[in-house]
Amino acid sequence: MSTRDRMLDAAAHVMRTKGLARTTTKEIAKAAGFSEAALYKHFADKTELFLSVLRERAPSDLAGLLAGLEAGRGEVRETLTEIARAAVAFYVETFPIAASIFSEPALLAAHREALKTHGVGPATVPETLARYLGAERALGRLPAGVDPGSAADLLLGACHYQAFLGFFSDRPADPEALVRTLWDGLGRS
Amino acid sequence: MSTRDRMLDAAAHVMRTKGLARTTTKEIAKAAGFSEAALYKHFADKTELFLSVLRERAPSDLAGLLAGLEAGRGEVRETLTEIARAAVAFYVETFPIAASIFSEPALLAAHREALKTHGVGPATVPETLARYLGAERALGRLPAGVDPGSAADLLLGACHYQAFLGFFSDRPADPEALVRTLWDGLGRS
DNA sequence: GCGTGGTTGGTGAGTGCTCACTAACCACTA
DNA sequence: TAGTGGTTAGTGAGCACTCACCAACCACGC
Repeated sequence: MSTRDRMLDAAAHVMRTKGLARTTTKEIAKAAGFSEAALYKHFADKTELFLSVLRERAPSDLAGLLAGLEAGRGEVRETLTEIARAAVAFYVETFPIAASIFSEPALLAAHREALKTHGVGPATVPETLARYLGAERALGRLPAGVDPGSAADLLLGACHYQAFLGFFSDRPADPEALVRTLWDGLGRS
Repeated sequence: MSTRDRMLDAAAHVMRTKGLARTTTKEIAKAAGFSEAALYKHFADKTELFLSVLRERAPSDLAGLLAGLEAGRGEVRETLTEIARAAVAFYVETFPIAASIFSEPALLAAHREALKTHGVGPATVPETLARYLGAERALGRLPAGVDPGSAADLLLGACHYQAFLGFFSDRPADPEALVRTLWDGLGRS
């Protein structure tokens, strides 16, 4: 593994375990097994290092799962349950880092800019799910009136929310119940 | 307004505009119109100041709106739309501060502890909504099979999610579509 | 085959700056 | 006159980042 890769891994590890505020160049260097000065042979400054971590060390399990969906295969409701389970796990894992970017508006702006030029970002996840739901609707396996975008946001948003709340309270996530409720709807009285 | 109040207002303002990482005692003091040392006449340390802001300056519009809900009044669906609109606005406003707490695990732990002893926290919001939905169900205005907890998480989670995504992309929130989709459900094909 | 000089990637020891926090002091009021 | 609430002018610690230096490798003329 290259020095650069070891530095990225170390930085990602420190960010996850110590929080962004405690992620100093000293800590990263120690975790990577190099001197602080060595960091600057591979990255212009700390911001470039952070942005590289965000770009190159983002877990892509959820995006991969969603990209592999194929309309018409299996039961839609089963698929949604599987997605919800994966989404909760994904958001629990990524939330601390994603959230802590908000403590540094300059970093947030730089990250937004970087995402825009690469054409990816957090919003691609619900878009991929919406595309799948649209395809299932076209096959007649979802009602014609359903809005795929809202449905994707409802499901992923609830998973995101339950992951978020899990950090403040001991409330357990319940992906199965979410899918059941979304499936049945509130308006059947 | 007391000095203490002015300090809390100033701290909340700096936190919102500059981000938690740039919220220094110097900035807060400047914004409040006092010397840095004056802060320490009213707060033991910076953490106590932050926790006081989180406790005493949390916008309570959403919690207030939810607490004022009365089952049986108006149309349930209309009420939910109103809630969704308020929730999006609320989360857009509060998300940056709530999120940036994750960059300081020590602060997060202290906040969790403080919330626990006061018996409130982010989780009380969906709980209040769930209680309202449960009451409507008891009145027969929602189907008997619906799970109020999941429904509350779906709606508020989607609002939270759309607010979150709004910080990364220019995707507009659409509370009305969320309520429509949640109301109709996905399983009516 | 072997000195020579350039490049790459590393080090330890700093630099100046900003941070949270404090000591000493002072004005006002009960 | 004692207490409250403010000030100025610091303090040591920790921060991102830089400096001078060095070891290993590599192409190349002789």
